[in-house]
Amino acid sequence: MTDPFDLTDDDLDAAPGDPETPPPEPPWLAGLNPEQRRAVETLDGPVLVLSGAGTGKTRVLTTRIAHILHLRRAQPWRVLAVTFTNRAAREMRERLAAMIGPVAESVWLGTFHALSLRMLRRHAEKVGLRDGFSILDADDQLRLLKQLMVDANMDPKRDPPKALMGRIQRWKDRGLTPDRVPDADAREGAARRARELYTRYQTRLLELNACDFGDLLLHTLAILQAHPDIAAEYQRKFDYILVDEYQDTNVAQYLWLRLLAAGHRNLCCVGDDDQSIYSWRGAEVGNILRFDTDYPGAAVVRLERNYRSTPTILGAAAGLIRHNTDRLGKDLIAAGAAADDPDVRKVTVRGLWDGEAEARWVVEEIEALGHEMRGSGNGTGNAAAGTAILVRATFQMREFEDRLMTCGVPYHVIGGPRFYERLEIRDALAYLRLVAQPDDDLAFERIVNTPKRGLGETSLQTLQIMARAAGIPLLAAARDLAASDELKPRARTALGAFVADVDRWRALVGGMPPSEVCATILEESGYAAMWKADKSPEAPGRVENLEELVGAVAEFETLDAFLEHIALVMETESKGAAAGVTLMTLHAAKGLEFDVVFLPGWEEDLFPHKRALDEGGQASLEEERRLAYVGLTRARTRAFVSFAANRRIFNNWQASMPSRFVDELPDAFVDKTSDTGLYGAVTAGFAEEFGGWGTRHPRRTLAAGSGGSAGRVAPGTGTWKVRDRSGDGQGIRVGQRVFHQKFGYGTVQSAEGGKLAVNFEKAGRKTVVAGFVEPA
DNA sequence: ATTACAAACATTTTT
DNA sequence: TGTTTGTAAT
Repeated sequence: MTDPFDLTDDDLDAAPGDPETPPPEPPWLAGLNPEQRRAVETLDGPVLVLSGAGTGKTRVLTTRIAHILHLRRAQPWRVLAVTFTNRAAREMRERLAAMIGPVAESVWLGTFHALSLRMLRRHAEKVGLRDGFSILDADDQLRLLKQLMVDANMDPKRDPPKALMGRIQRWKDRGLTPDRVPDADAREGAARRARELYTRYQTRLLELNACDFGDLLLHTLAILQAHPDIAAEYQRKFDYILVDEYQDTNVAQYLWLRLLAAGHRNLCCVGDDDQSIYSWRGAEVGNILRFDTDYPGAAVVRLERNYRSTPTILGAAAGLIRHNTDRLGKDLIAAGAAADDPDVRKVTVRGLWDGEAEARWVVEEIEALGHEMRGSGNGTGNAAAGTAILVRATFQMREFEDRLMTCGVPYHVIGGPRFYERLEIRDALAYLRLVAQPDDDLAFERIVNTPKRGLGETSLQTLQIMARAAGIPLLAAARDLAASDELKPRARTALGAFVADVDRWRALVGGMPPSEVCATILEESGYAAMWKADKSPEAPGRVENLEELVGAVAEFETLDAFLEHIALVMETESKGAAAGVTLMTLHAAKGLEFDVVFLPGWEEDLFPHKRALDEGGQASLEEERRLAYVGLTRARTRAFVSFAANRRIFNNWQASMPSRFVDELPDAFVDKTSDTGLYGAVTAGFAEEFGGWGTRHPRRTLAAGSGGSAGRVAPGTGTWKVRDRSGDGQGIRVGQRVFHQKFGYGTVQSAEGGKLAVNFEKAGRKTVVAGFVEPA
């Protein structure tokens, strides 16, 4: 297979094809609506396509590329199309190939990271990396950082490595090398220490001839900035640049694009500010918000015709997202069913007693819909699945899994630990890496004593000191050490044998297919045997995974090719469509669509998540709201929102209030009182039995018009029935004995913001909403 | 060097 | 509640 990214044999300065005879209008333009057509046909200069959910974003991107090529405005290899995920890149390439055939292979199409890596491989020496540098994954990064912390005598209690790593990554997201981190960002103690550590970290990476994900962009950026000749070369190479999911770009990516587009400014960015949900990973919504300031004269195209969802779903979503202030402002128009279509159902909103009841209800609804549940992929990559349950946090998944399993409803979970992140796979990969790259110290450390070879702390310490003193890789040091008599005989023999093994395996590379090399290593190292002998319940699965790994290696010609691939693509290609209900986080659902979507857990403190609010305030609230918006707009025909009054989190019960987002859904599009009357009955039951929702969020007041008359269902408005407990459990004092329906009798320990901490006699200490208890 | 137990902690995670 | 992480004991 030819490498579509290989620059080396391209003619960087090839002239664009001559536009002699414009071919007849191709069929693909005909199917576009006027806005899409404008987005496709506005070829020159900067273009921003604001593409709302379900408005045909990918279609516009692929058609635009096809159009450019069709008009001979550029050769395929002079078009650069950037995505965030491998999935998006794959989908785009497939759809492009369907339009224009195999020539689609030549387009420079890939993720920011994959494309950066191609450039970086060519110019690695400019940033101090040598040929064949390796790419660390999250696990390696953290282990490296921890080592550096130990060296620097830092206390992991005071500075959690993960937090420090996070800071470093955020700096990298902003395109900041250690020397460029502003003092203002490193004033406070932890930040100052993080910056120092950042410097050491980068130094150590170069020593290891390695870089992390962030570096792929950062180094490339540094090269383009420091070497105008190289920058100019790429600026001339690409005639047209297209970017997907522009709202998710971070500063480094923004600068990367700006540099590459600096010449002709033929930059087309597609995105939706309302779907920006990754700011916590460094994404800057600001990039899309100020596109036309950055690129004066930019054409802005709004795609607002939604081909996915019903008018009610869109209406509900629009009502919600209207509460955000920092928006470019788009309104989705349903292109499908009319608003008065009797088949169009409102969004169902349902309150339930607890998480378990919620799960039960959701699965009942799924069964009642009797929906023909198809898998999550339909071949074209445009995911069209049956039903999905979208949760805010992964811990919510369990309850649904339990219930689905009990009811025998087929389901699958998306997300969770990925194949290449599993322990046994990472270990196996470390073997392969060490064989392919003798100076990969991190790989060496990982597996010297896995399986156990009797090489402990002390032996390895000796080895580390020796390697560092001599400035050589650990494997080389191990070879020397095994030949000396510094170690105890037992350790020396073990180390010698290990080095000999690695040498022997390396000799195999090239002589036999990489999958056989892999299998041999796993056998001879005793690693496979280690898991086969393991009696723990997960061991058989691990053995299977190892076999699967050997199968995955078989897809590649060389070991290096395989290792390079997995460094960038941390997932195995999904094999066929998984059946049944899809269970995943809201974040994972972006870009997908389903006939029916369930959105459970719409409760204050869970969604919007308390921690997000604590950390990021108003901006985070808006991001949470966008997440809710993304969730709703995944649905084609039906959406179900639910919340529970009580939720067990980490073994203790938390009383919870409906999310403010529930109130923000416009009544006109929402069924808070279902037509069977069930919903109303349950609410009434709640009110009756448990004192109603009692207190709303302390910082919120009831919807206008019902504030003074809580306790009454305003006719036709669907307002929640609320019983006024004369304000936030007034009259309940600390030390008072109270009664709670679920927990029984207890004593109030503290009261704050309408919530009480109560020490229950049977149930222990819980936090409950004041409205749920009564004086005993 | 390895095992065992307790203590801490638990949003989201495209590459 | 389940997992992961660190320490203590063998």
